[in-house]
Amino acid sequence: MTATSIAEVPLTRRDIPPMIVGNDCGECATRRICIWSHLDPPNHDRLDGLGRVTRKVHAGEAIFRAGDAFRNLYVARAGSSKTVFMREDGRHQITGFQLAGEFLGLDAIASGVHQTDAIALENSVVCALPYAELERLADSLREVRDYLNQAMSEEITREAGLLMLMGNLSAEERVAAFLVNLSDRYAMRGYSPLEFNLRMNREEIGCYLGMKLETVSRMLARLHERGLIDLQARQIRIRDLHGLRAA
Amino acid sequence: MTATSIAEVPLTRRDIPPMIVGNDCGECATRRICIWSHLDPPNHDRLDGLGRVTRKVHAGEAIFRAGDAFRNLYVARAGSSKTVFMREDGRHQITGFQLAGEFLGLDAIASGVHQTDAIALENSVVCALPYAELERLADSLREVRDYLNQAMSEEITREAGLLMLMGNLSAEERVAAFLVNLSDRYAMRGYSPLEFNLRMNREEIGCYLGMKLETVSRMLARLHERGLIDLQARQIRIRDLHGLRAA
DNA sequence: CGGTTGTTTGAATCCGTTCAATACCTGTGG
DNA sequence: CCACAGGTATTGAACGGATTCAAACAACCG
Repeated sequence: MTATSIAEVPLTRRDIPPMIVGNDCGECATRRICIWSHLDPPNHDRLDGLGRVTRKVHAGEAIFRAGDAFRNLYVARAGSSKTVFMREDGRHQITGFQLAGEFLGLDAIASGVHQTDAIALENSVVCALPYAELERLADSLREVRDYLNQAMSEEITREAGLLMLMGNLSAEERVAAFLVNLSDRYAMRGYSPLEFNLRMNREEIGCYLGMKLETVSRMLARLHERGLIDLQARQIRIRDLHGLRAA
Repeated sequence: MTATSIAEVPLTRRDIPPMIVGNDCGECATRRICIWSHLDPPNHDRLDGLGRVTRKVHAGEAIFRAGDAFRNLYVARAGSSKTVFMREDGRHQITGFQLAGEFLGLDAIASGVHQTDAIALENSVVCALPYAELERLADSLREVRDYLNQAMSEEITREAGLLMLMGNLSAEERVAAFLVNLSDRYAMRGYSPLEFNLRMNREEIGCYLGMKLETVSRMLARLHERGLIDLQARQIRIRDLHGLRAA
């Protein structure tokens, strides 16, 4: 079977059945990258036993909103989402895009209140892990503790990298770095690192990278002129990953 | 006694005695904001019992460097430091300035290797907490777990705020936000929120805020012209904190 | 289809950078 | 105590990269 992938075949509205298939982690498509795989098999049921709920979210819908009480950590199961940080004056910043297996809501642990909106970019499925119960599980399972600590620490490093990008790179370099990052993450999930569909529009990319949508468009065009990528609309084909990495 | 403060009176080389006074947390100037205060008194000795080491660092010296094996989490005790994220090509980004009571090195937990350089801005004292032992303490003390989780989660939110700033605010707004942030943090430590010394030079501020040192200088001048601040060199006096907050 | 949303491209403008010159502190030694 | 040196800060003028405004075009959905 060819790599028909979640990345390439977006869920459409009718693809999400009313009853989510397999609430069992052993059957989840993300099990290889999810916390599940970091537990010894004997402990797998304990995660399943958690009051875990699978939720489907349609494109544009919120998984949670800034100001919501923090009850669950979420793990993306299928689809993708964005995390948006808001200001009273309406200006906003996308702080990340999440793919399958990645956490949502880690920033809410400190205050007990979500600091960001998490919005599905396409029809998606998320796994809601009740934090109170997860903590109780962490009390007795060091692996769970370690996994959570790692996830948070990684998030800190990820954002530091983004700051670097915002503070130092030109618009063209940022867009290149963005594509390389997506490529790496798709590769890690077994999808093609050279050909994929962007799940977000130009404005969202711009909001993430700190530039205007027109600039994103121009920089993509420039990368194309330089022979590094092909693109039509949201379909990206990387012609020279090495060159793209080099900025 | 007037508020003679660490913030206002920088340590000079000879102010740091060869033997650090009071390795005991109960006497540390930062105990009100340090992890120490989050433990029940009966557990205070357990933190003291940790193989904790106090280290003095002179201005410009590194507390740790990117690439160093991660052994300790550090808490600033006196003085201040910067955290620098490097690229192979030499470009670098300051991701944060740390004041007394704040953690250093949280980003290293995930990989076991420090991702940043931490450099003292002035002669400083840090508390090195061996992470392995801290984890063991966390195994048995939920408060320690919670405190660490909180610290990491806060760091994630802090960086998200910085991303917001970099992606959306003008140079003038960023400098204003920077001053307000320092003001708030000094206030939290019992120092004057309206008058303080910058511990970093213009270039470091610029590196942190994603702009050039000349721009920092110009924006400070502009804030002065607008009657929001007075400044001579690194001495800042906030004339209108409200106005400054409004951008 | 038609309407809506998203994308590309162009020209003028603006903010921040760059380059360069001057002024300023701080500590050191005469 | 003053003068001097080195790093640090300010200020100006020219430049350039990204934004803004505007218009045309493409893709998508019901």
